[in-house]
Amino acid sequence: MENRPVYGINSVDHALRLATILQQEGPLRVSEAAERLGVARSTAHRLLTMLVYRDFAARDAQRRYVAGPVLHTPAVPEPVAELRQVALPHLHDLTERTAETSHLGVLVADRVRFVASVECDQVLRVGDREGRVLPAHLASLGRAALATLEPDAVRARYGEPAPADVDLDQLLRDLGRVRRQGYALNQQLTETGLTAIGCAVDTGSGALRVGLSLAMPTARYRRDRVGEWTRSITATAAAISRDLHLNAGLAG
Amino acid sequence: MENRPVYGINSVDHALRLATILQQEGPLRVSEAAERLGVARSTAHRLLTMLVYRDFAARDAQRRYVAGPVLHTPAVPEPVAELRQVALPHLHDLTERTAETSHLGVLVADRVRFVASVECDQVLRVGDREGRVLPAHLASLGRAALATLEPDAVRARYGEPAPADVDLDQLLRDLGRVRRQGYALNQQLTETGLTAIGCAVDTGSGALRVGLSLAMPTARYRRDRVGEWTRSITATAAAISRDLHLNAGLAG
DNA sequence: ACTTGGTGTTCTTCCAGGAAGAATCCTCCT
DNA sequence: AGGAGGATTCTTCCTGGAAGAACACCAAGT
Repeated sequence: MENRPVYGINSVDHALRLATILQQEGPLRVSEAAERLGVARSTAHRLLTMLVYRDFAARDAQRRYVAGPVLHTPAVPEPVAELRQVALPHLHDLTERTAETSHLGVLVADRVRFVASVECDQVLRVGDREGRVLPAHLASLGRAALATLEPDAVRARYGEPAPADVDLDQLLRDLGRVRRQGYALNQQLTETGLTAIGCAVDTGSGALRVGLSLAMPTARYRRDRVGEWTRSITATAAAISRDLHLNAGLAG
Repeated sequence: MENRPVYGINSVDHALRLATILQQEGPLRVSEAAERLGVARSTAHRLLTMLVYRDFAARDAQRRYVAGPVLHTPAVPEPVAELRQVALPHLHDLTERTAETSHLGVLVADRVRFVASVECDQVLRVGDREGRVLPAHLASLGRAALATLEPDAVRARYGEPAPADVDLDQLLRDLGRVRRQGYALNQQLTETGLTAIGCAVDTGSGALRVGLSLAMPTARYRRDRVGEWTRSITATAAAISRDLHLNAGLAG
């Protein structure tokens, strides 16, 4: 292990050590954290609330502190700065044409991380989800990205046994349907009153599985508009894919 | 997202935001980090060196900062406090009987996290590795834990394409041999002059794949002692496994 | 119902540490 | 060799991080 930096920052050190203890050992109470770090209980409490605030910690059912979403989810498989840069203009166009919020997300293990969002202008709208991490099978763009994987790869991402709330056999059947119809639908799976329709984006990279979606209040969802929305999102996905390949060509 | 805590800690907030930017977006230079956070370059530099020190960041080949091991590796699948508590006395016994350092590790995706270590008393010895995270296929206890998985599960953990330094077909053949002979050997794969011999620990939990190992300077490795070491580590693994099941029985 | 002990949370105070800016060092390109 | 840009180190100052006190909450025991 490296030596401690000459101009180290104590408060940062406490926070990062605490985060690793949570990641490695599991639930911790405030007083235990204070003991482990050698700080006062009030200090430990402040550190823990900062970790919760920035998603490095969460509270379990017994209100103890556990590793949070940031520590549960590995980094994206490849840097997404270029993907964002290429995709954002297309998401702007998509949001303008459909008057609904659009999102882009990257599959990370069995979760999906939202890496770009464009909000629509309507007063009632789905907000920016950038930075959020959700179970992949619940989000439409997550389901769309999962559908690009072989069934065994999906099974392995969820592990064995899979989480209690996941029926893997049913999910795989659903993903088959997503592949056939070319889009995935999330009817209020992630949040009451929110509906999203998503499809996969071909990045040309086996490591980077990406989906995009239109999200809207369920009140604005119309069965007879699904065709139109599907055409819009798949055209956007194709445009992003084309520009990514163009960039790869120029860089190559 | 939650509101900022009333008694928030600014320096901690900067550090955690920086860590999430690295995890989400990829390589960043010091001056870019300063810009993103709205702090001076010297401040950004101090924050980044703290993140590197505690394994939340690393430097890439162009010396830019990227997400580090802590952010690449999800939390262990289950809290390991009990596993540690149960295992440590057995690791003490093993180290005493063999006069070599012993380790316990948990598989996390394609890596293995060292969660308990007992150092031997010899002047030349392998040090404590607790908290370290290594590619699973390089560590003997990682290979032993991988060998408890089905081949497709191994493939999926490494992803497609696998990292350039991993020959998955060869690794799967090696894991077959590990299963047959009951132990894995690491001949200086993780560090020059270090040899380790490991085996799996049956935790009774499909989610928690665990291995243990004896590690020694290569100078003390003896082919004719492998049988003795193998018996020692598998007896220790069986004892840990028995005590875990006993605890599960008492808790149930 | 009351008491006790332990833990979590909030608030205040003080001084040491975090932040910026300057200076220096390093690397890459011309 | 020189210049530009970025990284790193050092110093100074003032403000924010840390502790301690006080309070709140909860569970267990009587």
